[in-house]
Amino acid sequence: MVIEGIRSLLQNEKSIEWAGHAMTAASCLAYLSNQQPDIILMDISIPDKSGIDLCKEVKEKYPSIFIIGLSTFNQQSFIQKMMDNGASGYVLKNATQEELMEGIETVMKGRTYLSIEAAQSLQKNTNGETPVLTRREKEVLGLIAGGMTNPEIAAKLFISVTTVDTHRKNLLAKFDVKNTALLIRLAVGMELI
Amino acid sequence: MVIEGIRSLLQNEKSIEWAGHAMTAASCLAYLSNQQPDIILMDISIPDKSGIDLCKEVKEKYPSIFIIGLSTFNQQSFIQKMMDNGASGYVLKNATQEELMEGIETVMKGRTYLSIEAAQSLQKNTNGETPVLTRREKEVLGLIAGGMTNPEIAAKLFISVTTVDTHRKNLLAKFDVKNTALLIRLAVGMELI
DNA sequence: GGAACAATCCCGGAAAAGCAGGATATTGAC
DNA sequence: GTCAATATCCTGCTTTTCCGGGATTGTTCC
Repeated sequence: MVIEGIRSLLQNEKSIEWAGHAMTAASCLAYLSNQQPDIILMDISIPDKSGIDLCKEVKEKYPSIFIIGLSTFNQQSFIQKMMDNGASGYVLKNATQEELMEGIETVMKGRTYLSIEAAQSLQKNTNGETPVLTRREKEVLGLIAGGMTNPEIAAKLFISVTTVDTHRKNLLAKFDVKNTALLIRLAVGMELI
Repeated sequence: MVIEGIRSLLQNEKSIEWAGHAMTAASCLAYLSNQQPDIILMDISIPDKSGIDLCKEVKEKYPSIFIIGLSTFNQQSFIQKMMDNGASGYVLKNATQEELMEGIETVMKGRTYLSIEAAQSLQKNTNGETPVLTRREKEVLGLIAGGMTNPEIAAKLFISVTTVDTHRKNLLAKFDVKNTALLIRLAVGMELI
């Protein structure tokens, strides 16, 4: 479905020739051993291996192929890893035709392209440095993420509910967020959980 | 402290010889250049690099060393990544002596060991089929993840606070969780956000 | 025409989280 | 020995979330 979506987006573009598609890393590599396209749009979540690894492998074997990462999610670590492994750009799956084309054109010129949202995410997470948490704070954070309430955490750690509340306040302050939902989302994003 | 805890757990076991410990990735690698133990118990959070990366590096240089991941938190992505990078097992820090020994013995036989909770977590996230959400529910979920409260969401979507509350209740029910923290964690895990 | 679902709305109450502003002991670094 | 950081505890208050019931309007599918 996603493949068809992209295909239909690109069908209107005369400058684009659709070389083919692969559903697995293995079939992708098999395809590449016969012919090499200019650009690969590569999903991060592939059945048989991570897109991040496949990206690296393809780049090692065929350095001239440009790779653009594709993902639904706007997550810094993935973007960063794809780029580290040789990707030339990153486009979110909800990108418009214009964005996708802009990405392809930019990358073909040898420059890197990050779709707006992805770039923002990268920016936010680079600026927004990972807060330094104490042992206890990490512990409490983990338990919050596990769905425990303050009274439950207090019971588990043999401390007072008010202490848990204090740790929680400090966590919110350190992450500069105002409720649990954002706290958990950021913490997961920063891979602290 | 954690190191001492493990050490004391293993001191009773005559079949175990404690080779040493390292506090940083660098000192670990330095140690390994002199002598190689059979098994490394490796924490995920190390000061100078992620345990996941260190795991990979050690496995590349010394494929015969078995690595067991150690972590306080019970999260699928870490477990998966450690295993992807060559770990033979995964034990939580709150494991009992029996679990730890079982893990070491299993791994020494060349098989993989996941501590009960870790295995459950992995299981849950594989089995735990992604709930089917309606348009509106996805929208509300996204806004919750953005840190908005019910009144704020209501204002943004031009609906009543009670309606937002209903959607929220349905989200909790569909994900089978009891609070926002777990909701967000699962939703991020299932890559719905 | 029903059945099933989605989306909207309501009440009332209990529990939890969040906010502001404290305080005290311990510990490790300088 | 002092200082900063950490971890612990507290009060009082407001807001939000969570829970248990509802109900009404559409739409869509058979």
